[in-house]
Amino acid sequence: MNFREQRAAERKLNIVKTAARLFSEKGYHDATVEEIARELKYTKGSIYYYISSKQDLLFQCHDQAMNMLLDNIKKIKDSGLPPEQMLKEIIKGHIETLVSEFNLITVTLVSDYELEENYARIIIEKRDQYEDIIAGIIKDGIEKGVFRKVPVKVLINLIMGAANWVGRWYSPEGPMTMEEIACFYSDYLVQPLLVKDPQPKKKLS
Amino acid sequence: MNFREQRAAERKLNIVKTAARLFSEKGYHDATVEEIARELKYTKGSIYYYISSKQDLLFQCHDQAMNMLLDNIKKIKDSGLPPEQMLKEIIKGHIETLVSEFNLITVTLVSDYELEENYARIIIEKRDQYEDIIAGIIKDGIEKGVFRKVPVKVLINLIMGAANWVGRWYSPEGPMTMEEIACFYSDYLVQPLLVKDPQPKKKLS
DNA sequence: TCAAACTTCAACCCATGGGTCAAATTTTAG
DNA sequence: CTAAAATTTGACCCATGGGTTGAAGTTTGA
Repeated sequence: MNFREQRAAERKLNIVKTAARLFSEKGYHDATVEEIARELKYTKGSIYYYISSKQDLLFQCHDQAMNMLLDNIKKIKDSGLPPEQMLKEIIKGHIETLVSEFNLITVTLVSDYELEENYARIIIEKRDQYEDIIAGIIKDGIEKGVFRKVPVKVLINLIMGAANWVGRWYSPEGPMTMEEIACFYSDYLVQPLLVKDPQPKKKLS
Repeated sequence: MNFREQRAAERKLNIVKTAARLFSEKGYHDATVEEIARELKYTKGSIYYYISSKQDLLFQCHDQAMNMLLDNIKKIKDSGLPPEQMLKEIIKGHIETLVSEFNLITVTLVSDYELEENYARIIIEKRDQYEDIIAGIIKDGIEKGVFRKVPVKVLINLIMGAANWVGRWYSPEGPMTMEEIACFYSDYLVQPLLVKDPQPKKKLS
């Protein structure tokens, strides 16, 4: 990638960032391309030099958001922690990413169904990948006897729902810090999964 | 209300129902008034004889949805059940209403921020009323010593997030029935609130 | 220095869709 | 039966906003 291409890529990144903010503030439809351009001191015409369509911008938001979440979860997956710690870290990380990348992730939650078929397929695949990793960890915990038996998919939906919702109400002015919230959530949501009386490790006969 | 007014009201109800379906399927923006009319064998022009604007339709959806949820929760509040049972019933009722009135409630979740200020105020007030009732029950449980001490508002958000999210993935074709899901959710979400070793009721001295 | 490549711009195009309205049609009540 | 009220219609209006384009301005590298 030469100098010019790099600069163009940088500018596109910037455009996506601004788009994310406006999409998350007003929704995909109510944020206009002209507005996004205006914020960056561009005109609508020149912004199309960097992007191919408004949908493209929306897709970039979704894609970046998913990539961040995936980066985070893969690190945890490879951490070697015990399952219950892993699951807690995932929930914490999810919420912390959600808050620190608020605009980006809010877009994905609020303008979910606005993504056109072709783009959506790519994102859904990444989301499935994310959820599969969680499923693997929970199943592992069940096999190891630290988690009780549960309907894994449903539980993942329960956890994801609770965590994603944070984006709807969180405010930095609230009485709890983001870390406190993330800890409360991860404790609260993992606790009922634990086997109360941890099975003594299977001994022979 | 005379005969004609009654019929007009009935028709409006019908229009709202159809609007809810289309709003929940395609989102507020992508469902057009013309489409809503067409579904009901009206023309766009004549539908405006019954409604004042598209926003009005969206508001009716929100309002009906909230009224159903409020009806449900008020019954539970007055049931005289112990707090942990009440909370479980609320979660179950919330999810069951969500599913049985899928379109109506999905609209409120997916086209939340589309409601204009004036309309939104009314809905937010009802939502606050709903959450206040839950807060009351949780606080009551804490006082009675059956619930541990928790940040009440945050917990309500956690629970509502999990429950509302059901609307994003539930399908009647799934492997669990709606009742099973509702029970799993209510057990899972209330359990970590319970004081493990229930305090023996305070005795004198 | 200068031509080629890159970037910006403003005017324009046009499909979409919410909302209006006057006239036509249907219903109702006396 | 008839006039007034209620209902329906479809043509129309028009603001909005995504996207295009060709020309003008700017940067780059030889």
